[in-house]
Amino acid sequence: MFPSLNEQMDLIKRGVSEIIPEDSLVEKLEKSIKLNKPLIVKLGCDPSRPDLHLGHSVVLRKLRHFQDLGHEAVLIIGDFTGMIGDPSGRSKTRPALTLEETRKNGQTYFEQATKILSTRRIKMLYNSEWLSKMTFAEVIVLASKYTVARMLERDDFEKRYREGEPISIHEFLYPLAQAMDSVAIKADVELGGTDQKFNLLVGRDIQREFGQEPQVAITMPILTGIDGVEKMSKSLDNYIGISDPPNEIYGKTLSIPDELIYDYFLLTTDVSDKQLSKLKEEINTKPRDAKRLLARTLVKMYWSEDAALQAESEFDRLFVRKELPEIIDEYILKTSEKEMNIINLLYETKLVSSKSEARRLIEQGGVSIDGNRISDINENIPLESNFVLKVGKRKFLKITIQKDN
RNA sequence: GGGUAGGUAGCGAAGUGGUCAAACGCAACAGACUGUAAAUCUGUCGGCUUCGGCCUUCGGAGGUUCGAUUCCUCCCCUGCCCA
Repeated sequence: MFPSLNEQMDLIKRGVSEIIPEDSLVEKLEKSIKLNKPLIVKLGCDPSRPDLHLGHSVVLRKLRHFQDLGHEAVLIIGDFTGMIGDPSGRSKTRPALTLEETRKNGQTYFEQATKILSTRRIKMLYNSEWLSKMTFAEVIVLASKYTVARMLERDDFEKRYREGEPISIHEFLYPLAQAMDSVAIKADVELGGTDQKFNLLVGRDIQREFGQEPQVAITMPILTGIDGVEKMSKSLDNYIGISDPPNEIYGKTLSIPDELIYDYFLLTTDVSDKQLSKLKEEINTKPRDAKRLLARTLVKMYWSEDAALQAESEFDRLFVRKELPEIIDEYILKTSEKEMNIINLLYETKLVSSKSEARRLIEQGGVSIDGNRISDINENIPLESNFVLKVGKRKFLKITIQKDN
């Protein structure tokens, strides 16, 4: 049994950017209730970057909502396009992958996605299954259904074209390939970020060409990264990974600008609408507390309540009280020497990638031993007893001496 | 196929024979400050160094020159215009 239409629409509409077209979604839901048949809700996944972050979670969570309402989630792993890669050579974000790699990444993707998605009512498919079987003639027929002018309607194509940036022909084929995925699974709904709007709409057109009822396109807002400027992405290194350790999730969350707190609550957590309006108030009056709550909430979602509390006390210890972390990695230094030059020590323990970097860090006051800053690059460190080496704000290493004579 | 403009450090972008490891901006890193790993400010930002310097880099391969990121030849890649 499915929840009522209104109940479904309330949950579906939470946080969304656009539903195109909304009345068509209503019709599909009504039909689904009447026939007691779940909708097929599609989400395309890029297997070239299998590390999921909160940005991905926005759409995945929406897919989860559909699952919770009784509908069927279909994850399409874009292994086919992943194997082709991007021959233009400029885009390092789409390296050509082997079949094995895409399978492995697909598996990793699935493991991470199911931290958010339910493992019931879910299907994962590789699009090479149908795309690799298409003949060149079929591809040409498919390509004939769309025009260059319409392709150039897409924002990023238009922009690149206008600015003299190269666009390879195969990039025009991607939206069509993605549309074929919708045809293959007879999608009722396709989810994506607002940047996917164009592709989702192409899906509608192509489904229609194949005599299917067009899918409803639902777009979610793009989550801004922790820098508060760009969209969250791995390559910009402004992301919070859903597999990040608790301390990372906590610390990164606290570093977001205050203006983002509300959006993060809305798009990446389950707090109720009632709580949301209360939070809006708190964000203005006590942003610090609201943000700490957000950070705990996120750690709790991906780890546990305990982990959240621990991450918070660890954070306070390290950055508020500037004490040592509870757990420090250990490095066993086997040596017969009595002392060691600080630069060599940093280099040997791999806390720095070059000796020049070590020199720089020391000169800038970023290196300390047991809380005492090292300011001389020629300083020799006595190797009599164990000590804690600190580099920068966040790198700690416990050095344990082991005499090997 | 013809014409034309380009390819410089992680990215963007200056430099057009020596004073170039290469301006500037972004990112990154360190320090100060802070509720914060934010913002802001200061500094650093190829490698090695006995701190004097030394070594490897400016699409690729050759060449001219005492000396080339800068000049020449060929090749590869990209944009635009014409066909």
